[in-house]
Amino acid sequence: MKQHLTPKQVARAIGVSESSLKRWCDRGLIPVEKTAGGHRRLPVGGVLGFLREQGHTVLEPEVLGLPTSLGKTDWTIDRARARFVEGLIEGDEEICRQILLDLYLGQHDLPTICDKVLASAFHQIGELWECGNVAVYKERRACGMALRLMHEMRALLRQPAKDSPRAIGFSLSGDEYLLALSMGELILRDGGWDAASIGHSLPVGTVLRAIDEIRPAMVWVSSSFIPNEQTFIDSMQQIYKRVEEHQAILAIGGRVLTEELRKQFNYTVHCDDMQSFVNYSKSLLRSLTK
Amino acid sequence: MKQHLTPKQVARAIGVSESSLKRWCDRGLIPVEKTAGGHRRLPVGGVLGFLREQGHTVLEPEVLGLPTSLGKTDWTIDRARARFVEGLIEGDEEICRQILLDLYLGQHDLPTICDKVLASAFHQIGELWECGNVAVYKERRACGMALRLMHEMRALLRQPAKDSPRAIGFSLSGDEYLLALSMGELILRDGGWDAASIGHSLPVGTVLRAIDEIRPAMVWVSSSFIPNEQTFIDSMQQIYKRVEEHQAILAIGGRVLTEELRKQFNYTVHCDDMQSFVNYSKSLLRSLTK
DNA sequence: GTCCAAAACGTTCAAATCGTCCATGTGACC
DNA sequence: GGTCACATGGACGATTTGAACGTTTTGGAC
Repeated sequence: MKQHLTPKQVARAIGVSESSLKRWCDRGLIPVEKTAGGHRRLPVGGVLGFLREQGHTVLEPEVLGLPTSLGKTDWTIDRARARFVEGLIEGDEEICRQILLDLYLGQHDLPTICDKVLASAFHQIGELWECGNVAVYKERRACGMALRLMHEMRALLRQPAKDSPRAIGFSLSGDEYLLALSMGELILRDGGWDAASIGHSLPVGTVLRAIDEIRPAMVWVSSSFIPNEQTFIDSMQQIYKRVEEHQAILAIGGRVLTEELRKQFNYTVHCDDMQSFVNYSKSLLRSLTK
Repeated sequence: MKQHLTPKQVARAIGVSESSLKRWCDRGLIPVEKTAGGHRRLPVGGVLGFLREQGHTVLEPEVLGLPTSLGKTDWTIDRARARFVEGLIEGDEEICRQILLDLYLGQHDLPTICDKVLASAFHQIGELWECGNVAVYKERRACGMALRLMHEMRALLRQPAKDSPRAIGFSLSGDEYLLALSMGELILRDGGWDAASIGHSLPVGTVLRAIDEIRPAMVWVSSSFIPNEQTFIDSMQQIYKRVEEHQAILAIGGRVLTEELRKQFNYTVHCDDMQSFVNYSKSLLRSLTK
């Protein structure tokens, strides 16, 4: 995989002159690294970020190592979700990848994509599945595909800066749902955190140990399934205590966390969806870096 | 720490050509020592200093992705695995990615990498984990990292041709181990199959349905954990029957499939490791495309 | 010690990139 | 319409890069 691109490649890919591209680099619009000889080298993630911020269209995506039929379609969120659901059910990974990238490079930001497309799509598939309209294997295959796509997106994003505050995320024992966990990671990394998921279905003991050893500024818990409420509440109380000892933040999210349930343990903040999660984490990031 | 590196190692580690690196050495940007025969030897500290001056983000020697001892110019698989295990346990994704890429771009093929590095690494980590030498979260984090890396490698491979024979893979109910399943998929796709994992921990009913609907030329089953032997045997018999009806192939693999257990159900072929899996699948592919 | 393959040497060369300058195009304002 | 500010893209010579080549060194096997 090409980690760095030359100005010529990028210029050709987005259809502008090298001169303009160099100016943009020098003005700080695109992150650049320089060789010892003074040549510019552009990290892929930074270029994509620039394209997204500026709303630039990609003429030759293959130069950047992206699917060739990129940016040809102008998706609305609703149409994108509908097509995405189809693609997921039919196992058409290519179209799903293209939709996500198109949306990301278009005007839509990641939390919107996660909430309105990904999460919503799986909500829909879940309903179809319950009615027996979708085979189990299709639902599972869709989960696998989505996870792969999240990982690919993650690889495309900018690497977290060295001084980014750390965040760790996990789900507790019995909760095998990987997708929400991955989404949180993706969102946080996109928002400037050095975020890492440390695993799903973790026993509480090892979570406490991880907090001690990694010393994150934020701990996020993704909850999609709770096998035993009391055990869950006990675990969360232990985690909150440990998080507080380290003067960190405990963020929680997931559909199963009803208001009633949340009353029974402590936490710093609860987020209904990725949008509110990113809103909170951004404000936190600002106060941390001040 | 007084180790020396060769120009080739450093060039590959930081992603520049050997020519450029030599020029920089000769210009005094990187401190060099010379052997009696005139070959350059670069002290690690000097290289790190150079990188820091150049504004490279790397600060730790490990990021160089280099062997820790001078002598062997090529990585033996064993050394790579040892370094890979360290990286996995410490959560250093960058170095793990680099090791895999180096091996893949080098002379080693995918099955070897899967067997001798990935699988072996997790075997080793499993042992350390049982002895209590590795925290649970580190083991889980390693699994997550490895899965991401497999997905990234998968994205690097060329897409299967339109006329490639199809193969589907899965694990049966209760078997949550994703890594082996992903490895199989990667290997098959690399070998020219249109392979897709349809999910882990699948109930047998949906597997039968998938076989009917997708009509693959091969079905492979990855087994890492069997909650109930009799249920497993029954499921496999059903699957074999269905596979045979479609005149397809049933390949099975996984540590838990002892000879004794295998006697109790039918299958086309059993593979001990990825190497034998790819050997078989290649011969099958040849006979299919003839 | 002898042999050998892989790696490193030094050199050369085409292509890419650098920084800079300048002509052109565009929109805002008078 | 005229003018100004600004962005764009092309052109220039100087410099850097990466790949090629044949030769020499290295490290390990015999």
